[in-house]
Amino acid sequence: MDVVDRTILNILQRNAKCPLKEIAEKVYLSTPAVSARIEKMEKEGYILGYQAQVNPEALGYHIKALINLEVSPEGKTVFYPFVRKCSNVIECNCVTGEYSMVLEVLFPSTTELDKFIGELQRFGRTKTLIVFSTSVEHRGINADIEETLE
Amino acid sequence: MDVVDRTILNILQRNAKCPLKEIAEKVYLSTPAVSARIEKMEKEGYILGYQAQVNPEALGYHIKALINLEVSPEGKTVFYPFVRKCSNVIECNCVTGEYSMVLEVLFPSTTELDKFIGELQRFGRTKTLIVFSTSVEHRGINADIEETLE
DNA sequence: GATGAAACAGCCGAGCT
DNA sequence: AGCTCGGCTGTTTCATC
Repeated sequence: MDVVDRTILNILQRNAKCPLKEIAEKVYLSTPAVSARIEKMEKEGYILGYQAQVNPEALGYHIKALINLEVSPEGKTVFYPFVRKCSNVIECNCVTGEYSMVLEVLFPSTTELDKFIGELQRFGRTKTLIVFSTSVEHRGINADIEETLE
Repeated sequence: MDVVDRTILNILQRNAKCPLKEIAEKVYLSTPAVSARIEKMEKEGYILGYQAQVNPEALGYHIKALINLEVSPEGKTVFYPFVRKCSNVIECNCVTGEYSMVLEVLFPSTTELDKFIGELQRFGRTKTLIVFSTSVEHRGINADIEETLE
C-alpha cells in the first residue's frame, strides 16, 4: 500500500473501466505492474468490487428519504433479515442517539414510502426525513489523505 | 427500457466488469445487442458511471458518522461549495425536519471527526450520530420492481 | 437483432535491471 | 525480487445479412 496504489484506487473509483494502459501512464508504470497491484488490492480486500451507478430518477425513484427507526435489541434479530430483503433500502446504519437505526430508502412516490413506514412501525417508533436534494454523493473514498499504512 | 434492459442494469450493478458474453447468455441475446443496449443506457442517463467500491476500513477510515446540520438558507451558498471540497463527506442530503442537512462522513478516528464538526459549527448547530455497524450498503437500485416506463 | 471478422485490451510467459 | 517487453487469449466492436 503505497502512494501508487492509492492513486490507482482513486482512478478506479472515478472510472472502474479505465484501461490499464491509461492508469499505467498516470502512475509511470507498465500495464502488468498495474494489473498485479490491482489484483493484489482485490485479494487483500481494499477493492470490494465494481459496480455500475444507476440513476434512480431515470428508473422512476423520485423520492429519497432517511428513516430513523427505534428498534429494541431483541427486535434486531428479526429486523436485520427483514431489512436485508428490502430492495428499496439502499443503506441501513446502526447508530448512536435517540433512534437506533437510520435507513436510506428510495421510492417512486410518497405513497409507497408511507406504506413502507407503516410496515416498519412494528419494529418501533420512526421519524422520517424527506430528501430535497443531494449535493454530494460520490461515495468515493479519498485514498490520498491517509498516511502510508502497511 | 424493457425487462431486458432492467436485467442488464441489475447485473452491472452487482458486477460492472461482467463480460458481455456472460450477460448475453443470461438475457438470451448476442453480445453486440447487449453492447448496444448498454451504450444506449449510458447515453440516456440510466447509467451514470462505473466505480470501484473501496473498503473504508482497509484504508484506515474506522469511523463513520451521520452529521445533522442546521444551515440557514443564506448559509447554503457558502456551505455547498465548502462541503463539495470535503473528501471525507461521502454524501450530503438537504432534508426536511429540524436540521436542514444530513452529512455522511468517514474519518480515521473520532479525533478528526471532532475537528471536522468544529469546522461545521460556523454554519449552524449540529447533532452527530456515530455509526456502529452497517447492515445494508449495496447502493444498488432494483430495476425490476418498477412498472415498464419508456 | 444475429453472425462473422478485425481491433483492442488484458494476461502470462521470458529476459533484464 | 520486481519491472519491462514479448506473444497469446479473450473480449469488444464493426460490417454485413
